[in-house]
Amino acid sequence: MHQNDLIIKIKERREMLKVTQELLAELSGVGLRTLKQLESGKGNPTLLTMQKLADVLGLEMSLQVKKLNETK
Amino acid sequence: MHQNDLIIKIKERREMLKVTQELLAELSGVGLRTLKQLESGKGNPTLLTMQKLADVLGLEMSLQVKKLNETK
DNA sequence: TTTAAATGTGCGTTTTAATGCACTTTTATA
DNA sequence: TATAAAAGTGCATTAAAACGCACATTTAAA
Repeated sequence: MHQNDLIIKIKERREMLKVTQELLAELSGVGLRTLKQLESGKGNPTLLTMQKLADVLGLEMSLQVKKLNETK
Repeated sequence: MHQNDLIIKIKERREMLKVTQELLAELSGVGLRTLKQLESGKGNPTLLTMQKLADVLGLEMSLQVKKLNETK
């Protein structure tokens, strides 16, 4: 999963849950400006920022050994 | 997976592959100082830094919906 | 045990993430 | 379509990530 895909996942999950950026920002402790920036495709968040957002959204980050030639 | 766990996974994977910090730094384009800092448990890397390291190590980052009560 | 390789750390600099505020644009709904 | 809510953006500031260099510490091999 590419870096941007992770951010897209955050956005999709937030929308699926019908949560606004403002509420997610409040609940997660991430600044609203930061969240807006990320979701609009700009920036390179830190792990901590991602973790805070993921936590609130019921998502989990993981690192796994890549499978070879998956769908390739 | 907690934030630190991700970094631990990077370190474990590097060691399993018998790659030195110096070589991983070169191959990934991440500064050696940065890698040393991360692996010694300090710092809060950006997604881009994680991605660069994961790529070289054959690891993949992902965000998944958290399962409830897993082993809890 | 010696000694070289690998890893960890202090210091200083540059770049950039995180943030707030105010304003614009877009979206959705009454 | 008015208009209010939600999302996006410019500007400026602060904190911290990324980095190199030099040196200390630890680990592993001769």
